[in-house]
Amino acid sequence: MANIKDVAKAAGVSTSTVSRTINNSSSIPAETKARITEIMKQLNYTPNQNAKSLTTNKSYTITLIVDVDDEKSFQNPFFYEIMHGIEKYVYNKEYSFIVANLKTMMKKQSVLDWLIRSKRTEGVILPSSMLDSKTVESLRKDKIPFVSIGEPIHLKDSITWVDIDNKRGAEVAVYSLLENGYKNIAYLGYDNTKLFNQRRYEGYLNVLESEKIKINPSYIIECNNTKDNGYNHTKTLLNLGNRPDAILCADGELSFGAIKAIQENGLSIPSDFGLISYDETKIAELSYPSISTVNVDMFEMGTQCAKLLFDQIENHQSINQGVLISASLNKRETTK
Amino acid sequence: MANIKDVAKAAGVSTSTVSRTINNSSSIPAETKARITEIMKQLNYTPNQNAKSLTTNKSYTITLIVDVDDEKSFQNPFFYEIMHGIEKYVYNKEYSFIVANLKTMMKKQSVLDWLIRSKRTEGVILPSSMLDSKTVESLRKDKIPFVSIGEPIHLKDSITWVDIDNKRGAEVAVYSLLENGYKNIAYLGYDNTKLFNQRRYEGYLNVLESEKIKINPSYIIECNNTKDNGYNHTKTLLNLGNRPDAILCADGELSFGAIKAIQENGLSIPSDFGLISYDETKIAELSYPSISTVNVDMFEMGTQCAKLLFDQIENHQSINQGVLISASLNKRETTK
DNA sequence: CTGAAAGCGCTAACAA
DNA sequence: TTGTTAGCGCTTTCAG
Repeated sequence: MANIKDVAKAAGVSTSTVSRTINNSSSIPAETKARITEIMKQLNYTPNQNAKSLTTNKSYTITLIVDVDDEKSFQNPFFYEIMHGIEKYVYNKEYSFIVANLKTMMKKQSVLDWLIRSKRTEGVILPSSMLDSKTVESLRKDKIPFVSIGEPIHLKDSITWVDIDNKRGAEVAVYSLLENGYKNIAYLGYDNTKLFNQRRYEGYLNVLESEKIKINPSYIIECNNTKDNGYNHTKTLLNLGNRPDAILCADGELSFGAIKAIQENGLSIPSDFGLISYDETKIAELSYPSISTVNVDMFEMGTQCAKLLFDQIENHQSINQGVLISASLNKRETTK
Repeated sequence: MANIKDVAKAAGVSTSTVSRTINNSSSIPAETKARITEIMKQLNYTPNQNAKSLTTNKSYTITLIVDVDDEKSFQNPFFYEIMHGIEKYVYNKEYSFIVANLKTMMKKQSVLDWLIRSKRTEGVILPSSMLDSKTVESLRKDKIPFVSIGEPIHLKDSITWVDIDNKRGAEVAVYSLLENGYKNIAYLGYDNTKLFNQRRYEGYLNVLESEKIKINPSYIIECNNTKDNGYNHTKTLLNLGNRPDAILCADGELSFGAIKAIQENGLSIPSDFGLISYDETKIAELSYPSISTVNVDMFEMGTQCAKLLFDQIENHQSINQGVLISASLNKRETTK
């Protein structure tokens, strides 16, 4: 395979000139550049990245850390689309894109540490769930740019993160239900251990308050995200003296159980009862009836993560910030 | 950051000795090795991968190519678990793991080409769907080891691939239905454009033949994988003079429609009617009733891909082979 | 605008 | 068993 010397020789110039051409230095006249570029093409030359990385001390590579609790499944079903958003942005920058699981150990250190110290990565994107203060400190010490997927919680340091605008998403959903004539909206699946869930809950409360609607505590169901919980708690809701006529499901799987319960009670969806959930499109469409959802654009989330990371990598200095991706309502068959 | 010279100096040896220690050369006495290792630890030394890659002309990195048709979703819902299987194996080898989308172009060449020519990758795992003979040829020319995810089709070259044993999976499913007293089993969702689907179909036919069961052509429904198709064609099946009493769904989404149709006909599942599908666990469990499925271990598939790739990387020479991952039945509520 | 030359951190003959 | 030394292919001062 041709190297920079071969190109230099063929072009009758020095390797410096070729190097400057590769890096598009302004000191080389366009004409010379064109000629050298042509020769590179003829020789089928591609710069050796390892050599470049060694001299510049940069890996031109960024890393996505994933969180795998058990061996069989990743935690976040949306992760794939986030990945794709990142991937696209990264390759546009002519960087490459590593994926690693934080739990993996390399020579008794975490992969992350290994990747950084061996100069394999210049920046890291990782879920807020793994950003404890120890990790933040270590990242800071190594001066490695990073971006959190999801607004971090319990973290005193100021960091850069990207999240879905869960609060606004809930607001849009509740407003839409009200506008379509639903009056008594329950919130199914409150879970104060999850920040995204709290934000959705805030949005729900927010709208009721601005619309001067009395908040009915028995409409607010605390449980985690399983279809059985959805089913059982919806049954309870429907047995209430003043039963609700709509539900905002805080998370996806609840909605399958809820729909089942509503149908068993002889209520018809969406005429008697409305439901909005958060979920993946594919799953929402599989249900009968298909589920109206708050749409979360995970591809965009990935793109933003990558963008904020490169802001840090390129500017070397950049202010920490939080970015919220707006969430829109995707109306399907569970709402009027 | 400490480099190999610093370690050598601190240990009072040459860099070669340190290098040999790093690479665990047998010529260094255990004692010396231990001493040097200790010093590396003290200095918090990690070898610079770029330097190593430059000298050895190896990137210690492998690549997974993904197929993204539209920007919003990856094609294969299982891909994530495959990825994880690969990731785990790769880091065990102290390699790192790049992900890239074949559609991405780098300086007017494909990412794959770019990754290879710039020495960023030593091996590639990619879906059979992108393995046209041009790609194979180019991979072969660059002498880059590769493994196909999925048995390739329309390919004259012999290559290494890993796939789910779809045929055997279907056989297990059909046998299980027969053993549980279902007599007339329909095959819903035949699609001859997809090899995995053909294999499932072969398995279905196989069992019927060995059990001397007459094949009823009207039980074999050709359609692609949507819930509406599942619903409509199941309706048709149920209106047949001698209607089936069980369905093998060739693909996941069909089953949601099929179940709906069966229930609407007043048949109860699983006592009157049985159903087995192929699908992701999570989705199968979301359904009412939860769906019995042929279980496909995508994590294992990823592991095998990585293993076969490293066989080639390490042995430099290795025979092409196809590996089938066995598929087992996961009984849920749609079968007795 | 261009070239010579040093060097990034490591490995691997070759020599001892 | 260990050290010396010459690169790997590129970038980047510094000089011209």
